[in-house]
Amino acid sequence: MEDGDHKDLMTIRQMCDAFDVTPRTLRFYEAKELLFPLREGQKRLFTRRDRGRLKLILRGKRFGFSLEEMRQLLDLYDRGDAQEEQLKRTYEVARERLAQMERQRDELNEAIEELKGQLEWGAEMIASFRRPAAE
Amino acid sequence: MEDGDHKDLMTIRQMCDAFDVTPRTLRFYEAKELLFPLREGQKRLFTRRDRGRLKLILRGKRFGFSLEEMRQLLDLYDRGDAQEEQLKRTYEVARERLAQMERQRDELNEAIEELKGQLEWGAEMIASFRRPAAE
DNA sequence: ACCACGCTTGACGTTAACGTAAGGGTGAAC
DNA sequence: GTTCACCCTTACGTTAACGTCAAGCGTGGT
Repeated sequence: MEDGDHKDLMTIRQMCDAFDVTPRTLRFYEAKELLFPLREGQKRLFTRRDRGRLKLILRGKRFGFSLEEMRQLLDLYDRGDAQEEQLKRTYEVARERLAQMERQRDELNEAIEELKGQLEWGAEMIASFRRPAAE
Repeated sequence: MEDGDHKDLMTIRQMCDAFDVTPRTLRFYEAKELLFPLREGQKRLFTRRDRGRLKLILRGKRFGFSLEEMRQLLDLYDRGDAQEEQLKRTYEVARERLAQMERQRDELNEAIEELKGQLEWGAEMIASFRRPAAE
């Protein structure tokens, strides 16, 4: 315990192991102002807040949010003055995103159905090879 | 009708209007060897075959196939020797793609459900602002 | 003294599918 | 004869989210 205090601070590697991301990713997120690690000399030390944000970022990615969108949302979320207006905007953005995702899912389903149709056709073609010219 | 024969040949603009794509797109597809328009002087003239291929390409895009994947599929389809083997390979590729799409759809659905949950939470938060400190 | 390790910054590379601008030709219409 | 309206080629630009070096600093251990 000869290092000063670490209370809740994590090195870049600990973060990588904890969240399954590369160092490059964390540095990239810092450059994009999504994370704000402290410095001990030149080394980054990630705070509990950073971990919270990163968790939200990664979740957002699963939702299909871009990093830029996440930055904006976090900035709102972050103003501390989680005033009704801010919260409502965040809510609206999320709802729009949800609508997008549902549209995307529906399109995907259409494409799936269409492709299934094609596959049946292909299967028939293949089958017709098995009984050549046998009508 | 003073131009020679056009039987089934279309200029780039006619193609663009017919398929709702830009000239750049058609030239790009030619460069990628997805289309093979004839030339009259320097001008491109798209054949019926090109139209058939383009139709398949655009459909493939809706399915989420990359241009490279479509090129490979078209090349197989194209060998004329639509032998069983070739057809089966095309079929397999399409089936794999279908599986991918279904996985993608399922993930999307998960994300949608999760996001819906978050939204409910957000809605409660917003509601709590409307009745401040009124427990 | 010296090595290995981990961390740092900086900067170019990657991928897909085109967009966009620059520079130039051709034929028809006015 | 010149202005349109299209067509062409060449080639650099775009976007996202990092990957991949390269080169250097600091330090704990032998």
